[in-house]
Amino acid sequence: MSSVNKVTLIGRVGKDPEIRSFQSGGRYANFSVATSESWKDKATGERKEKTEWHNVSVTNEALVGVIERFVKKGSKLYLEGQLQTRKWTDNNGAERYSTEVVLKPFAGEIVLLDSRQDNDTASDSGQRRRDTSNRAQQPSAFADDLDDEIPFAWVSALIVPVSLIVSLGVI
Amino acid sequence: MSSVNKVTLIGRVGKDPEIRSFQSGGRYANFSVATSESWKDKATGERKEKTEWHNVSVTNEALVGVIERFVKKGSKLYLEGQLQTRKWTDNNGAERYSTEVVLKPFAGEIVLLDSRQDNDTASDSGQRRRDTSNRAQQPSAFADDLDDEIPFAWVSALIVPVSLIVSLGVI
Amino acid sequence: MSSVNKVTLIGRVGKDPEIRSFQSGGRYANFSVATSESWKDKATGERKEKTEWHNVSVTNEALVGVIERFVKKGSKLYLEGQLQTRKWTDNNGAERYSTEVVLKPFAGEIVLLDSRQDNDTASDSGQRRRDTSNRAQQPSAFADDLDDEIPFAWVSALIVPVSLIVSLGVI
Amino acid sequence: MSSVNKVTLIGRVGKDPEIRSFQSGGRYANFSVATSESWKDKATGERKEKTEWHNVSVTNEALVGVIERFVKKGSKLYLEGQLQTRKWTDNNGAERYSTEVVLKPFAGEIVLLDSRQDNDTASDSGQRRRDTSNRAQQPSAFADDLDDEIPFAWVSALIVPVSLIVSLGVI
DNA sequence: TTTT
DNA sequence: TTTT
Repeated sequence: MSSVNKVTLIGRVGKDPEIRSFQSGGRYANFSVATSESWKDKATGERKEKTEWHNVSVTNEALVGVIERFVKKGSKLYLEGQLQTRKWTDNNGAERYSTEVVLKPFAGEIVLLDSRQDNDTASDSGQRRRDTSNRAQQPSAFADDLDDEIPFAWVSALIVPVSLIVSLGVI
Repeated sequence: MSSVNKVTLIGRVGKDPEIRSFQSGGRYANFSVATSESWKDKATGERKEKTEWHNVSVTNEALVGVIERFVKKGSKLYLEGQLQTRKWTDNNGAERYSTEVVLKPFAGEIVLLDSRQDNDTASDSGQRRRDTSNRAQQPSAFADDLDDEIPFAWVSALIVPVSLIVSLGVI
Repeated sequence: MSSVNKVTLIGRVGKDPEIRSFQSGGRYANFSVATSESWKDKATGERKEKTEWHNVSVTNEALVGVIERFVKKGSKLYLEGQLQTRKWTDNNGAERYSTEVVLKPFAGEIVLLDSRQDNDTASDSGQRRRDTSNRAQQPSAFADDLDDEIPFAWVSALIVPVSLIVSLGVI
Repeated sequence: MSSVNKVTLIGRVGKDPEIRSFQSGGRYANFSVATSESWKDKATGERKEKTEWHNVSVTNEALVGVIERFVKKGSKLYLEGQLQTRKWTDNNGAERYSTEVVLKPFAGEIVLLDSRQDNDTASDSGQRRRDTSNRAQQPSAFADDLDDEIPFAWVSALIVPVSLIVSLGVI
């Protein structure tokens, strides 16, 4: 079926991402992203705010690498993924559902919205920074590394089937 | 916090929408939308398909009107809403979470993607049509109605219900 | 710079796409897509409509293949691309600018929104169909072909650098 | 026609916005937004960058207010608008086309992505700030003002200016 | 629960 | 130049 399933978020990461490995070898990252809205209560006149937490699951290996190096508690992100609801069974044997925003292999996008100085250990200090200082690599240097890692087959083919999978797979 | 929380779907509606009234007077519509992906299994070579179901909840009154008149089982839609997770307590007193795509008052968008003839009773027949033939009003006529319903305060203030224009104007 | 440049359109194709080859070997497709809005004029009460034409340029080779086979005059599409303004010099030596929606290698998405029967020669006839009957291949069959064409390096790597290019390239 | 025409940008504003009044009374804001991509040249190995400039035109009065107070040269923005190509005649009588991203009344969205301290005169100084210090109001205070300005007819009708909530509520 |  |  020709369909589109897309989630776009801008928000902040609630905790340092958890990065783990599948037994099969690949890695994934899980973290949650907060978005919030505020409005002025008509009755009382006070400003209210409601925060929504989104569970994000990344199996796109390249994006796991980005997350590992640059994303930490408090990071502001733009991300695109897709909605996926997993079914599981709780301890009482009851069926449960959990909805996540997933960034699968060959799909999804992450853009870091923190200013460069936020990512620079030299201009920051404190608990949060100390916990994650090993993640302070410069993104553009990392981008160089990544370009180097693109397999030659890619370069020579100059074709990426991604959008095919995404757009033809759903026809 | 400056954030974005947006879901974009193109898919088909699984059952006729349920439209109900709040005690406070407003109405809401609930329905589910299927999106699917297909791919060719690398090992077996067979084509596989996975369908994802999205629960959609609409409290935007204008869009409830659109849904009431034009959306039925099988309708193909483009919609924009936001992610919202509700917490509730099941019969065993356990906390449960349910994630929905919500189209709140004055937010969200629905575009009908069925061709006109799909909406035209004259060119169709059969069970599905019979069940829902009372929803066969022409969208553009309905758009006229809606424009008429815009409160005068709006008109005089050069204000136009955006989501109406955006979502009905294009029917 | 971390940035996002994205255009999302749903509309109809004005003419059969032009597909040509670069001297360097790759191909590209050009076509235009109409979107329109309608509204009811407050003064006269008459319904008005305005159509916007978007020039689309596709160099994503895989999507050129999709366009070649399935897109023709009148096709309804969902597409994602990016905005790009080209500078050129007219016959009088004056600088001109032309803005296009481009779907570049490794980026962009197209989803066909016409119903299957619209794509099926067996259920259609007439001038339009006759002109383009050579494009009547079934999309899902084509998807099989495409999956076959994915280079093995991809499969074995299970990694797609695309989103990296898109999201890291702009850091 | 059922269509979608949407542009989503994250980028930086090139110059202080120009805000002017229509003879009819409304105001509009014009500014340009830069997005850029970088990539590593395959042949030379050097990192390259290309910047794309987007002309943005805002006639959504609420968003003009946001722009007036918070957007200046260098501001980082998320924005949603639609593509519009205007036809005009140059001095030689030749037809010209200019494509803009427009945020029309009751449509479009702007989210400010600069960190609060960037917007806070107390924590900043220097030329840029001095030039625009009259724009240093706190966004959340402004949101309060805006809520106050909502006409009563709106409030009584349970109507809320969506784009305000969406784009200001989240500041 | 949709559709192809 | 599409479509309704």
